[in-house]
Amino acid sequence: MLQSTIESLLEKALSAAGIQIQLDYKITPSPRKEFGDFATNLAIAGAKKLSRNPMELAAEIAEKLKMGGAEEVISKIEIVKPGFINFFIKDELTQKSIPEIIRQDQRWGHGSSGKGQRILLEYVSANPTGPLHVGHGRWAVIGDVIARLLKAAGFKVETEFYVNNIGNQVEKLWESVQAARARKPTPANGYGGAYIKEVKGDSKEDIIEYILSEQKATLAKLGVLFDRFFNESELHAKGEVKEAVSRLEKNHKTIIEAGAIWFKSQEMGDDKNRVLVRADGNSTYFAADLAYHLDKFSRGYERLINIWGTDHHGYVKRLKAAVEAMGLPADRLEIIIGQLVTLYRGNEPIRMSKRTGEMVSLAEVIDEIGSDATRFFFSATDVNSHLDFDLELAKKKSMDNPVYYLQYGHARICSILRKAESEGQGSSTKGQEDLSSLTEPAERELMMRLLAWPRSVEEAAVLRHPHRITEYGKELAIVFHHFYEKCRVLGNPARLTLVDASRITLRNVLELLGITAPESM
RNA sequence: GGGCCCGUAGCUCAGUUGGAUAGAGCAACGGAUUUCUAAUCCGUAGGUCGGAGGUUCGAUUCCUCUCGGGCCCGCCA
Repeated sequence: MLQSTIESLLEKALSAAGIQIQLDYKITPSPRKEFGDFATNLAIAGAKKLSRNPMELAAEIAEKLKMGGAEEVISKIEIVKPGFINFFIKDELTQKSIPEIIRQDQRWGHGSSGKGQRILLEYVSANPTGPLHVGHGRWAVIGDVIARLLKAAGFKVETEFYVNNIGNQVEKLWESVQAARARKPTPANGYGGAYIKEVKGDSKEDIIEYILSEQKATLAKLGVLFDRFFNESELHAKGEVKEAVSRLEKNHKTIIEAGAIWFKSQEMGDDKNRVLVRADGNSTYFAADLAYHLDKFSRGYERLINIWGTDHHGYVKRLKAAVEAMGLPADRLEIIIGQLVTLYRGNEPIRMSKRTGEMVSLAEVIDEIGSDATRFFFSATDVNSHLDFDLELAKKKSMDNPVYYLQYGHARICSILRKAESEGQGSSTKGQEDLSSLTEPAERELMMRLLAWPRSVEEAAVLRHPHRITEYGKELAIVFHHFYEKCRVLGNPARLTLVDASRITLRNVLELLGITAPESM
């Protein structure tokens, strides 16, 4: 909002200076308040390209900015050392922007850069052979928040869960269930978890259905709902697996060896070729996955995003290679790799073994610490980093726990607004109020943070980084609590408007994270 | 042996795609409550950004090497 104002001023100044070349520069919030509100590296970035001295270029740009009327909204423009240009925003511009937050309300922070493009986001896609584990929980939350982010950025998003409802592991599962019912030992390579005894159903289809419904129930506890569950069997039924293989054959990307059909992935950078159709005539998981992506592409999405666990990272290269070999636009396929979660109880890691079936299930975690805390902690770190998740910390209803820090901020705001309402001051001025009295540092700081919200959403969406939103939320809560200490709100209409704008922003933060925004705590 | 990811304060993590004196929270220490929710706030202390080179005006960020940790390398899915 403020940045785009500066950007257009800069563009005007550039053309006034007769600079036609496209320069790659940035406008960023200043790292320290002595450097103003925003800074640009334009002169440094442009100096080399224009073979000019950066300081001189900065001086010229600053001059053109002033001539171009920048001083209506900028109180000071300053050039510093290597060639940074620092901007000090006039309070009036900031103050005028706040009522817009209240007008936009639910829409505040939402943008249109996605232009309605269709995206298919596939995530979780756990095998229907057992309960979801905490790793699935992490992908589920990350996926759900990314879907919300992309929608907020103006994309049309559909979410999908791929169900491997046929194949070897289904046979193993069925054998394991039958063995358990007959009180016989778990078959070799079977499933030995305690849950096997609980599985209901009298056919393969029934037990898959049962386990899937348990998985869905767990996801629902987290508030994660999918637009579609896509069964692998459908690909076979529709002949798409054959279709995928024959596409590769047609493009001369296969060889036959030892009775099997192989994808020549080696010539596309893979360490070895991969089997598509086994010697016994059955297709592999890989072939079905190709068919699945063929199907996705045929549905006309602009972009396909998959979230996979790190245990599948090795398949990225070969899937992309195969997609390309089928003649499909591999550059539209994006795969996010999520690292695993290690559970802790205090300082003690909780050991888990799939083999012995000693697992803490996702459902147990959610039951123990609640959906809000689970969602927050799974959203709060870069999915590309391993996550140490401390159940004791997540359970604490105290300041140690950032979830409550944000929620408390919201509740505190609501309490103020309730009080104002009951005292007849009105909880909101619907953006009509004159905010020129808001000039104190704590007020300025809060306003600046509020106005940074749309950009945070946009960046989080582009980067597919939900943790950007939790970071923003923590920062906003900090400046709000700071403001609260410094500034008495009741009896001050301008501050009431600011508080209402804070309420909307904080609520939208929590909404994007899928976390409840309590009105009292 | 090969591939991908991670390594930042005692702990858990950010770091705006290469910018200015590297930031939060917790833990530690010291303060604040007749005032709109103290689930809060203020202050102090805490760092060779795993290590070594390189690229350039400038590197936590990019490249090479190296050390440590995680995950993977099936005609399983």
